[in-house]
Amino acid sequence: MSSNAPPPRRTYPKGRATRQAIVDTAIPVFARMGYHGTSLRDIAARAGLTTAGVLHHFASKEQLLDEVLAQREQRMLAARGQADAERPFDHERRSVAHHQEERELAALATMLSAEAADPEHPAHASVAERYRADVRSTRRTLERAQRAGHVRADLDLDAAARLVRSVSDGLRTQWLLDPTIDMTAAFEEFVRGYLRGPGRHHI
Amino acid sequence: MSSNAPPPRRTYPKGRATRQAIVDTAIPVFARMGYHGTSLRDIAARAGLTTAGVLHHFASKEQLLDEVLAQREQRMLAARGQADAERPFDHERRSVAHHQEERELAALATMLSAEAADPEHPAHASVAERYRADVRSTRRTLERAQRAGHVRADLDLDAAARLVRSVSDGLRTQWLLDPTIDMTAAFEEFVRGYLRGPGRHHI
DNA sequence: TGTACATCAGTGAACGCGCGTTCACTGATGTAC
DNA sequence: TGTACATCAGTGAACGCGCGTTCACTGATGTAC
Repeated sequence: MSSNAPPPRRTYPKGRATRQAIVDTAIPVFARMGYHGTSLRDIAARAGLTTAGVLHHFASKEQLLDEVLAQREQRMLAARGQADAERPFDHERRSVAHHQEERELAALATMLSAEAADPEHPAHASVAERYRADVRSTRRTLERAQRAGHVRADLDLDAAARLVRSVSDGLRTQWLLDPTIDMTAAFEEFVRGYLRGPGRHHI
Repeated sequence: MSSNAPPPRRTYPKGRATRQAIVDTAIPVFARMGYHGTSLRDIAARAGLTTAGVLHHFASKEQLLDEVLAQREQRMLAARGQADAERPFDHERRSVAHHQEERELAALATMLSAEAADPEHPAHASVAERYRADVRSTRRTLERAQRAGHVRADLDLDAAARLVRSVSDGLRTQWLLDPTIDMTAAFEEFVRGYLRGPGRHHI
């Protein structure tokens, strides 16, 4: 009972580099083909390996997906930084900007959100939980912003937190289908017209 | 040059019923597994046919997808009916309600919107065009509603039309991942807080 | 009212090919002495 | 500074299985006479 964790096997720099290359290669493939439509042979070939070479670094296709999604979230969190009740919209603004800069990560997020609606999907639980956590956190930010008078007083906070996320997801879907549309402008219109409300137009 | 169209082959009632059963069977499969992840053998088995039996009614997997998407759109258009500038939100309200009643069609729409972002996807062109048409039509409705004073005067119509669609798509994604959330309430909050603006609270 | 016949509806087997995963293996790499 | 050795990194072949599509076929169905 003292040490249940499997011993973290030794790795060499070459191995770590290959492992990361596999993840980077897999992102656009999962994004385009979905989990079910993606093949390890395709990823292996793009990364210059055999399928067995990929499976030396990841025990299964599912474990590779886990790592891909973990890294996607990590990069997203790093890019958008901390929420700030004094400037409550900058957080989401950075999120929208990040999606625009990293098209492949944006496509991955959209694809996996769609696929993970299936309860049998390997990422169902983690994606659903990520949404819950995200909406909770946005709600808290909006609540603090509301107390500080930066968003209107009659905002329904539960619905508003869901709407922020809906607008962000929905604009991303439209932009992926037609990259000429202006996500930033549409998001600003939402902030101006819905969140801030009439008056006080400087946050 | 007089008659290029292929002669529409004769069909029997039994054949037409089977053809429709294949479409009905295919909807949830495409919705869960995506186009790439779906197999004709799976659909055939669920419909009580062989793969060759399915291909007697549809020349290819891609042609089956075309019919599935055509029927999805047809049902959606029938359910939400005509837009009316006097009651400009009823149109979208019925759309949200329809998604809630027809979970499989909602999942299909979400999955295909995600997959079709790939320019190589067989439905890329048609899905992108459907979005353009939808946003154009929403914009026209909002414009008429604005002239009639039913939505606020300072609405950015281009952005607003995109936002309506974003909210609808985004709420659907969240609801598919967690069916306990209240899409209708969130949508009403959006109508109340964004589209209508302060004052006049009876449309 | 019956019959010949064109066509539909669907089967069963096969086509070449790709799937995720396992396994025994070979050379490279780093560490301990 | 050199060497033995454990382990990593990755290959090549094979496993059973599923893929979309083609093809020759059989009975059922409706139509024309």
